[in-house]
Amino acid sequence: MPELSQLRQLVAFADCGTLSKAAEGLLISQPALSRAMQRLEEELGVTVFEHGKNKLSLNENGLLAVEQARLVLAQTEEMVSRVRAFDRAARTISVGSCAPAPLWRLLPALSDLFPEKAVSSEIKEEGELLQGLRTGDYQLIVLPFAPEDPELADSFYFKEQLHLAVPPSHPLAKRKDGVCFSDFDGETMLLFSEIGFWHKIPRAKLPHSRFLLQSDRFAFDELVTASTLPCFSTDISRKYHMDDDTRVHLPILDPEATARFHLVCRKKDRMLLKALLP
Amino acid sequence: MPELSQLRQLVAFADCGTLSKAAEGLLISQPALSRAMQRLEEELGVTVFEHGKNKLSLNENGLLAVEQARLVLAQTEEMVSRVRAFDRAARTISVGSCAPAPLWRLLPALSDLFPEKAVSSEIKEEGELLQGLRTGDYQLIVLPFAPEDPELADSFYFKEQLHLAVPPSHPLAKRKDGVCFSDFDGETMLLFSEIGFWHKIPRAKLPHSRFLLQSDRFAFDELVTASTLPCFSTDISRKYHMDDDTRVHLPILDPEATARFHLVCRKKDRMLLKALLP
DNA sequence: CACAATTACGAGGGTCGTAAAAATG
DNA sequence: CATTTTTACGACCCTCGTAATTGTG
Repeated sequence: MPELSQLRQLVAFADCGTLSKAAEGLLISQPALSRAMQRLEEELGVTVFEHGKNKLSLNENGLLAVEQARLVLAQTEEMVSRVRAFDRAARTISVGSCAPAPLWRLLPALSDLFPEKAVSSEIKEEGELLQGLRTGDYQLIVLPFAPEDPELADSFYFKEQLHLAVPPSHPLAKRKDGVCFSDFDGETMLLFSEIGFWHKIPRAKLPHSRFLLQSDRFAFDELVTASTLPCFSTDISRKYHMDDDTRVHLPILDPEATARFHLVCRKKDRMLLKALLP
Repeated sequence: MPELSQLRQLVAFADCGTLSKAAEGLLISQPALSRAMQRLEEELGVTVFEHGKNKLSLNENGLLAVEQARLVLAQTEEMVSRVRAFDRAARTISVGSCAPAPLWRLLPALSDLFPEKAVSSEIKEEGELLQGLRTGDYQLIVLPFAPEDPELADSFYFKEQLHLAVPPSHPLAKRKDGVCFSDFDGETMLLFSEIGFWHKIPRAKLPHSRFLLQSDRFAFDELVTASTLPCFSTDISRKYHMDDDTRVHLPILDPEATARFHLVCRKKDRMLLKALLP
């Protein structure tokens, strides 16, 4: 019975056209490959090669054999991938979130609860999160609302309040009790890009503003301290990031500026929620 | 990368439940199998076994791996089968016939024309023959009629005339110019079973007769000489078999008693017909 | 003459089997 | 105490690489 190494060699020969080239690619000597192919032919019990005087080629059987060998090899690769993926999935817990803030609290909590497991997280759109939860790509997701699906369990996690951060010199800086989007629509702002679902706010509520996008957290912080342009912050971000006291942080009063995050998982995993709630 | 031998061993272990039993079935020593499985686990990069103190078993990864390995092994077997079948098909010419008589002339002719090829033949129903010709199971078939299909080429081969063979003492023995089915419907007859499409005749034309079936040619010939029961013969069968002169052979006059055999092949093989015609 | 394939031959490595150990019911 | 798994160890087989041969374009 042929071995996979022989099938790989056969395919390599088919791809290279010559034993020498194939042997080179396979990191074995060319006589070794020559003999391996002779053994393969013998084990198949069928002539696979056309022995030209100075040229080895595949006959019709050989062409079929190569085609079939490719299938076998592909399936073998897939087997290995599947097993490895299955193993990885068993020892990692995958989280998806609509925004970064929940992860700041969630990831440490999960690592605490499951010290033997790895935690992987992504930030995605709500639709993709629900999709991924159903297909098993995620064990846990964070949404800005409670889903209706009876297959899913959810519980309220915490809320996050969007603030406007301006230098003390800014005209709005004295509005301690809060501002509305309409108060600063039209201003040019600094905007960090990795903010998940919050990215909907500027387009929807500040149609007249322009935004300087920055995806690198360090660079963004530099820009904030170096410039006087207004930017966003939240109550949560100021707990988990350095609280830059060079700026005044004004709560935004519109309802869209408050996010209520929900932890969501499949019903069968609902004990997860209990373990995570404070 | 795992080798097929390792996958076979893994599956054997899964089937046997213990290394010892599996090793016995695989005709290798049990330590050898133990180490082979350790290597497999290492190559997969994933734990596959549960190491009990005195008991080795598969974990969840292992169960998946076994399942996948079975697929790979099955596909490999299929690959080998396919290649071998392809090779055999390339060096044999398969003939299907509706009756034995055409094969008596056809098979020697084919062996003559293609000395390097093996000839395999079957007797089947007309429908199966046409089906097999289309699917490539046959290169050539013999039908008792000319098919309509424009994809097929055909030519008339020869005709065969059914006779009634009776002892000289039989009442019909003097009817030298022939008999009809109706003349002997109701008589008990000897009947050889391997006669292809001729088997339709008795049911259709001799509904009141009873038949003693015999599938062994030698035994049938013995019965014919030993008994006085009427039986069938044909002009062709008497050329290719011993012509038993203890009986009188009366041509049967009904149109159904004459078969006109046609050689049929796919259009692309039509030179076959030319080569075969006398 | 460079290049390709096959054969010859000696060396090395990997796998095997035997034997021993450890552990269990 | 039989059974099972694992480790140790020495031997052998198998495959490999080098080198030589043959044959081409």
